[in-house]
Amino acid sequence: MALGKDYELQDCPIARALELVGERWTILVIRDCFLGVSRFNDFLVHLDIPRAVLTNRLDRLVTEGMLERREYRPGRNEYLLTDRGLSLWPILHSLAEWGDQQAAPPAGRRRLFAHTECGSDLDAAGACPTCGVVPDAGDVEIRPGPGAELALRDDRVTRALFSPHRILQPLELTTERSTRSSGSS
Amino acid sequence: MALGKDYELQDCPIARALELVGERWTILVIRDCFLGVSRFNDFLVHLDIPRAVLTNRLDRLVTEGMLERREYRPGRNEYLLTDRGLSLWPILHSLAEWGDQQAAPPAGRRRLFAHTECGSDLDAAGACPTCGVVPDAGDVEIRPGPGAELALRDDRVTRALFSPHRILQPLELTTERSTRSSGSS
DNA sequence: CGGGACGGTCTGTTCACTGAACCGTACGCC
DNA sequence: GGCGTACGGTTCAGTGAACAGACCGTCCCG
Repeated sequence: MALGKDYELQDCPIARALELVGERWTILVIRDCFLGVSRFNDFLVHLDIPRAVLTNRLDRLVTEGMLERREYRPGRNEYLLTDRGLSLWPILHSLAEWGDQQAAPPAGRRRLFAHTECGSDLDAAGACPTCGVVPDAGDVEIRPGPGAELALRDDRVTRALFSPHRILQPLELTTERSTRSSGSS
Repeated sequence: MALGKDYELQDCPIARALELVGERWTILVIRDCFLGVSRFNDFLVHLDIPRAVLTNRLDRLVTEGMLERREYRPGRNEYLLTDRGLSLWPILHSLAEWGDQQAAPPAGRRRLFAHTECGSDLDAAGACPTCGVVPDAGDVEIRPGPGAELALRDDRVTRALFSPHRILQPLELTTERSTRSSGSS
């Protein structure tokens, strides 16, 4: 549906995958989920995505079983990756790897991924060079890379994402919100 | 451009990758290239893609350096993967792997991939279980899988793709064209 | 020289994305 | 309890891309 009737006729696992995650914005929403974004407004701020499209993508991801919608407070939902959503990690990883390989930012990567248990940076294959295993997404930590200072965005979600934290760990933005009183218009 | 202005602001390798290959149809065009499709009309028949869109995607892939346009006869172009295009293989593989894992056709896979040198079927990681290596795309062979008979499509390109051949090897459709005289409207 | 395949371009219609306004609920504060 | 604001959506007009199908020039084949 999302990608037009033709995809349904492409009897191919790639086409089936694209049916589910090939729509515009979908992959970036999932990427944000892995980074720890979970609330409607945080996606909105971080992605600059039209509200209607975000609503649509979140709904679809929930019905497809990639995300779970959870009311953490009456009327306020958060969206968390399910096991099915987590299984998308290799796809995101291969995309990220290719993107870096083909068009790495001049100042170096803005985010690095490290194995939580031992602290080593992951290699290109997503494996931990020290432990020799490919850690689960839950055991991966995000850290600012050499290019972090040159980040293009400066919203509160982006800032929060640059402080070291585990993948999948919902961002704690409340602390920052209280310190915000100083600056900003 | 292709995916909207916002992607440019997503300082992330995934967004950069999607800028180049995230547009609708693009991945499927590249998939067909890997399978051996190389001519305008063959893409058209196999993908059921609007002509204008195909023209657009091929042009874009050529200018991005993923494909090389070669005139194999005056006025007739063929499109071949460049090294840069070949480097997309891990992305396609992760997509295919996920698609099969999540929604495998009931009768089994329609296409299998085997290592040309030893003949073994590749495992989920794309590695050859016999040789213990991950073969280059050029050393991978396509064969019909158990679900091949239930293929949804029945154009001449689809049929050609089900006869064993190497990946990247341009399809030889001329032979079939001569045998076609029997059936079809 | 005529017919068909091929590789495109052009055109009108439909559909999805976009941006902005609007709305109801829940909390924080007094 | 009343008021303001943040949040999470929905609604709606405007725009651009995708779609289906007609059209067109070139080359090959008989």
